[in-house]
This record gives sequence, C-alpha cells and structure tokens, in this order.
Amino acid sequence: MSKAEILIIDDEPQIRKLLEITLESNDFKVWLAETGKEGVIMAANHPPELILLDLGLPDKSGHEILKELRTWYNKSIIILSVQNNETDIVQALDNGATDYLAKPFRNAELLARIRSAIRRNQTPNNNNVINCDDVEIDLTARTVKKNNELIKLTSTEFNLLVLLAKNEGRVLTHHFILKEIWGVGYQTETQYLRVFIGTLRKKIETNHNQPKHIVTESGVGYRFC
Amino acid sequence: MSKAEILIIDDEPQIRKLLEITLESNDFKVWLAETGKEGVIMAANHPPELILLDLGLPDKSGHEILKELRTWYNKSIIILSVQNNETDIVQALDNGATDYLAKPFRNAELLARIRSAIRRNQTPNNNNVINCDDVEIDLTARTVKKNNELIKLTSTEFNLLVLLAKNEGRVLTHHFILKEIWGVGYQTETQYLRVFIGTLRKKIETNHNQPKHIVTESGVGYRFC
DNA sequence: ATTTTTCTTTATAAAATCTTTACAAATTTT
DNA sequence: AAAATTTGTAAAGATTTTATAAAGAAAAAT
Repeated sequence: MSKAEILIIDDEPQIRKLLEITLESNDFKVWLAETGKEGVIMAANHPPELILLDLGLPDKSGHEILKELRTWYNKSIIILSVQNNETDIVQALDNGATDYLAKPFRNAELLARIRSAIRRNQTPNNNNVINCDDVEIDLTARTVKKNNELIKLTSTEFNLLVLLAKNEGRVLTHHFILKEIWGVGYQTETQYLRVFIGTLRKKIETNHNQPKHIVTESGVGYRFC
Repeated sequence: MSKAEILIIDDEPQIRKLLEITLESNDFKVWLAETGKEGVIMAANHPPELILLDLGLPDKSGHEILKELRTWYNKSIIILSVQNNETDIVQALDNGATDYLAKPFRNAELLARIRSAIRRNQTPNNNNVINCDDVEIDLTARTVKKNNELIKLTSTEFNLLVLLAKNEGRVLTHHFILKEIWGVGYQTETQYLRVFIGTLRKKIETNHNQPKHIVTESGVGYRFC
C-alpha cells in the first residue's frame, strides 16, 4: 500500500513545517503550497487524497479557493483556520468542506480527523491494478484476468507474476527473482523458477510456445511485457 | 423529498428537548432515545439518516454503543460530548464516528455539520443489504437468506460471512480475518477459521464440495463470490 | 440445574502446492 | 556444424495446506 498524499495550502511557514513533520512521521506523503493559486494548480496536476486548507490566505479568501476546488475535486478537504466563529464554519461546511478545525489544533485530533476523512474517501473499488494487454492483475483483490476471465494462480505464481509486472520492461535476473520470491538461500535454485515460469506461461500466454508477456533473456533472467 | 430522519441518543432531557426543537424547526424528523440500548434498538428497527450520540450514557459507554452501531450501521454518526479531551475524540473518530462536537455546541455549527454529514451519506456504499447470487445478507436484521429462505447462522458465522461479503472479490488473509473476527492474539489460530468456513459452506453453498461463494486461496486466505 | 447451542480442540483424510528428477528442446559458444 | 550450455516440460514424490468429523469445554437458554 502506497502512502496517502496530502496537500497543505497555508501561507504561514511555521504551520507548513509543523504539519509537514507531523504528517510525514505518520506515513503520509506531503505536498506544500503557499498560496491558494499555487494550491489549486498543484491539486489539479496531482490530485491528492486529502487537502488541508487554511482560510486566511494572502491572495484569495480561503472560501473562494474551497469553492473553486469543489467544482471538480471531490475527495476530502479539511479547513484549518484561526477563525473560530460560527459564520466561517457554517460557510465552509456548506461550501463542501469535509471538516473544520480551529487553530491552534491538537495534533492527535487532527490526525484522527484526517484518518476519518481519508477512510470515507475509500470507495470500494479503488483497487490497485496493473494492466498489460489482455492481462489484468489486481493487487488488492489478488486476482488475475486474461481477456476479462479470471485465472486461478497459486500464491507463488501470483507473487512471481506481480514481481515481473511491477518491473515491466525490465530484465530481472534469476538471482533477484529467487531472492524476492523464495528468499535468500534459494538464489541458486534456478530450476524452481523455470518450472514456475512454465506454469505461468501456460496460464497467461495465448500461445505458450511464443510467449509475449514473459520473455526469456537467455543467460540473464526474464522480462515482463 | 421527505424529511431526513435523525435519531438522538442522549440521557439529558434538556439536551434532548433542545435538539428536538432545533432540528424539527430545520425540517428534520426526530427520534429520541434515552439510553444506549434503546438507541440501538430504535436504529435497528428504523435506520435513520443520521445518529446524534452522546458519549456519557448511563447504561453503557457511548464508545461501546458506537462500536456496536458500526458493525452494521454505515450512515453518519455524530458524537456530542461534554468531554473535550483528545483521547475521547481520537477514539471516537477511529471507531467510525463521522464527526465529534464538544458540548456546549453552537447551534448553527451543529446544523452545518449535520447537513455536511447527511450530504455525504448520499454517496454509495451505505447499503445495508448485500446480495450475491442466491445469497442475501441483511446487515441490519442480521439475517441471511439463500434462495429467499432464512438460514440460521451463529453470531460468529454471521460476522465472518459479513466480513467476507463486504470485501467481495478480494482475498482476505487468514491473519486479517482472525484479527477482525476473533481479535488480536488469535491470528495464528487458522484451524478455527477452517472449521467455521466449513460450517458456513454447508449452510450457504449449494454444493459444498464445489464452493462458489467462499473460495479457498491456498496459502493465503479466502475470497467471497 | 439441566438442556441446548456454540465454540474450541484433536485427529485424520483429502487436496493442493512445491520440489526434485529426468530428459527434450532451444540457444549460445567454440 | 558440433559441442556445450541453458532453458522448457512432464511427471513423480514430498511436503504443506485444507477439509471434515467428532469429542470435549464453555456459554447460553430453558
């Protein structure tokens, strides 16, 4: 599972730094923007899982930025603000903010609210899939489809296929593959690998005499796609 | 559009009255419960669009009620509490609370947070019935039907089936299932799991030698559907 | 207090997967 | 082109994993 990405839009350097440290040490990937404009551009280029938005920005009102983001961004936006008046809170929530936290906020609470907001983003099918021609590998579900039909792989076969697919186009040496799948100590058991590559090919190649997906690099290893 | 229904679970009569008046004048239909137990029953009989839950209940801790509700209720639950300490807030949010508001709260803010929470309900995946071929699982009533006939499951069997069904199509590892159903500390008791999968199959599979619903992924875990 | 139900544990059978061997086929080197 | 090396395939044996029954323990219901 890769890290969830959070975009922070705040003009105060200390707050940015504090948030950056807190969030990164809690296993999030953090992006920083100083102005609303910059934030909108960053969000558009690389939509994060969640946005932390300060209301008091120098260029535009945070409320404006929120509205602008909400025209297309539909994941969570948590407002951070020194303003703790009802008007701002109500306005922000009604403009589509997921949550509103007054500064100074408490770290653990912020983190819990972030987890909660991200949890709610999680629609059932945001699975992690690798596609390659007629082969589709779903890492979360642990399924492999060929021409949209489910294929049954054993655990080791699946792990091997994922390793190859994750390194698509790259040659992986026998040593490397054996170390990754079977562990250190098995690095010379190249025969294991041959047998498993064989069964994999039978299952995912259309014509297993002319493999298109799992290609042999004689003397070196194998390459996917 | 009919009125959205809100269930209030709070033991303080003044608060109940205050909330009732506020919410009804804002076009919500209000249900009232004085104790956690009563609240759970009312929620089950007539699932509301949102639940306002007080943490300091006389019969059980509000945290317990929250957990109990969250085993099947997946619309919004907002916590109201006189406690404003981080521990309670974090615990509640991590147990699946949608939001947490400290008493005394401001009316307009509460209303805005309620609107926000209800707005988010509209998005998918708040279905309380899972259908899969000839099997129908009703999370609210805690019943399972096969070909429209009720099937009797024990509590553990039901929980296991729900866990699998909620993750339809995805492999769940032995470890994960054991942790979720039996709790941490049971993660190596894979034999429990085998026995329970066995009885579940006998009950819901048409031909339990060729299971269609609960599929074994040897060396990894099980998959539903 | 007794019966019934559910859960835990043990034993064993069955199935699936992995490892190993043997040899054929393909590729590279000489 | 022949020899040497590497790779692919099939199949047998070994091992691991899973399924099922059934008995004892614990919990719940009567």
